[in-house]
Amino acid sequence: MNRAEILVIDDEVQIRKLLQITLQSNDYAVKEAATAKEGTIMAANHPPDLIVLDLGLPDENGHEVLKKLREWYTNPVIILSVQNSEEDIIKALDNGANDYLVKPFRTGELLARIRSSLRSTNGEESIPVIKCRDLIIDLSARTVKKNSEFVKLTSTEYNLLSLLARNEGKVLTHHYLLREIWGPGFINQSQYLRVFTAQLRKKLENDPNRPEYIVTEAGVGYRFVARE
Amino acid sequence: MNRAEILVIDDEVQIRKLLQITLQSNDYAVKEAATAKEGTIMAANHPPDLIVLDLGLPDENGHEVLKKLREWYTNPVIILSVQNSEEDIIKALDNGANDYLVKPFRTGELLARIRSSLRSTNGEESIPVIKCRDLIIDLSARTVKKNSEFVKLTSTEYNLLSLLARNEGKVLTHHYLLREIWGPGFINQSQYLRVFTAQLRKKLENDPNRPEYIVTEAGVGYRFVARE
DNA sequence: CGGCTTCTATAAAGATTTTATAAAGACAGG
DNA sequence: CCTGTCTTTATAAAATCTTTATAGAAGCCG
Repeated sequence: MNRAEILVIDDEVQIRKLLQITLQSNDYAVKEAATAKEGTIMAANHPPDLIVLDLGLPDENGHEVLKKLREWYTNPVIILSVQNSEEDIIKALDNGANDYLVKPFRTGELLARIRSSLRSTNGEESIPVIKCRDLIIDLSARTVKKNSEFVKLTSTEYNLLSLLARNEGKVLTHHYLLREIWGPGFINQSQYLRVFTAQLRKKLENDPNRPEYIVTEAGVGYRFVARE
Repeated sequence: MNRAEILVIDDEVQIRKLLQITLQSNDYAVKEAATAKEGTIMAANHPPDLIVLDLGLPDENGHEVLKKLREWYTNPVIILSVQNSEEDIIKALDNGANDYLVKPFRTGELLARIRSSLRSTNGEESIPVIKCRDLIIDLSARTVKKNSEFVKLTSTEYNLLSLLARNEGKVLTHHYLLREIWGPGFINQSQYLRVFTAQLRKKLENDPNRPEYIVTEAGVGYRFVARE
């Protein structure tokens, strides 16, 4: 089951409609933007798992948009463009694009390239299931079990837990957590983190007053601990 | 700084020569194989950082070769093929290829796609860990172990230790330490340093009265010592 | 040597910042 | 118009940092 979120930034309404239908029927959650400005704002407000970016946007140069995105956005970006010149392709790829498709494109190929790109970022972990003591986090199914019972988590709670668990042992700073989950415009909202970690601890920890999984690193951030 | 190793598996000698020259002049180490069999053996004997694989090999179906490679090989694979059919492209990408180029290809584009593919795996290169005697400082996880046990440090304590350890052997002046950790307005607060080094010694040194790690350089500053 | 000064180590009290948590308000989707 | 979720506010508790106090060590000089 996918449910990966894809942001399509393209000014042609036909393309957006086509992608909307194609992607949705392949079980992706789709968001759309018609301009560079709108797209970057949407990406910043809620970072998607992948961005499909048209280079020929009306309000800004596509290469510049890509560069600005790449200053903080780490997930895959696939470029769509009518430009078939080698120069454009190289420029885009070197600016951080993961792939480049020339319009008109074949939807099946685009889907395959999306799968490939998503695979490479998900693949890093290579552990689709994280187990530790009485917790089981299934990253592919997006489910969490405690003592063999499913725990109901909201989307944001799960995102936070998953990010922490995938970086087990590492301290993740407030700054980093906020940027990854809420987007770069939220890096000062440390209170969000406190609220959601408290929520997670209430659901996951044996004694929420003395947390064992999600450890506070005062003044810095939080850390997920798997071992005893 | 490149020196990434690339294995080219292609039966056409002209392509191999072209790639050999192109890749080598871009500072990659190149190995060649003319058949599927030869290629898989070479990859197994010494896994390269990236594989360029021709789908049209004489001795075995390219898709099968890719599938078998992917059972164990996790680095990027870029497909070269004369086949431009959507079916082939989708099949290859879903079998684990990271990219697919149709022959004849543009060498500049291939190079850019190689860079893009390598970029995504290189993500975490250097793992900065400082080890000395019974101390382990993990700079990426922001954790400190003494005798394999985690030591709980406050944010400022860690910052000070990390700064000293990263400059192992050098004397860091009061002035410098204060400016780096507290900021330029604190360069006269030498007392801060005394308080925090005392704190660190209490937590890290075997005998805090005769410190071995954090050595005082009277009138000047402090020095971190790793050796016996 | 002994008095003086400067620098250092350490504990502990006080001040400040950071965190945990509940709960109320806002908002979107069905 | 509910319902579940996210955002915001308020406040107590905990952790950390800053400041003060005191004592020891080291160097200098008559």
